[in-house]
Amino acid sequence: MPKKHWLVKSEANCFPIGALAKCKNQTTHWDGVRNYQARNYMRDEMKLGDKVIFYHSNGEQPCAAGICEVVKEGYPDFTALDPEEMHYDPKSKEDSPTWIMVDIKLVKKFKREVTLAEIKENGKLQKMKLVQKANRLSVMPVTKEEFDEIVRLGNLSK
DNA sequence: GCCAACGTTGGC
DNA sequence: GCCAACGTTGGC
Repeated sequence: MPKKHWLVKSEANCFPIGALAKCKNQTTHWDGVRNYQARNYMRDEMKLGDKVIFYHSNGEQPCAAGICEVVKEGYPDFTALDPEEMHYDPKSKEDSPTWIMVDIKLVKKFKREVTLAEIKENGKLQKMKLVQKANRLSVMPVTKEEFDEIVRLGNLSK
């Protein structure tokens, strides 16, 4: 089974890549996804060792910020079960959880951020869901070619 | 802060 | 099952 490649979004002012870097083992559970399509990707397709682009949305500068790796495959998102949690979902039940998350570990922060503008200008990256209009998916697949191209841009010197 | 696009909800 | 209303996302 060849490895797949992904892009996950995090709000820059909520959980930037620097916050992940400070987590224990630089690993976190990717909770709070409340979109079925994104859920399905995490539940069915994200596998151990898959590489993930960490993308900052909603910030001053939307950009790809680094690379992560899946270190735990889909399991119930417990934050959906806890009424104290912001992402509590009363429809999700303990014995049949609606929402699923994975754990990701930081692999590498890019030397430089790869901005959305830069991605839009890059001929190799035009087919990414990210640059298609009004894409709101917070977890999406990317091709190996797209992944490699973003990594290449991210590792250029400033 | 604005607004377009999209997903979800709920009345019928 | 349709569809209007509403809430959310996310770029600008």
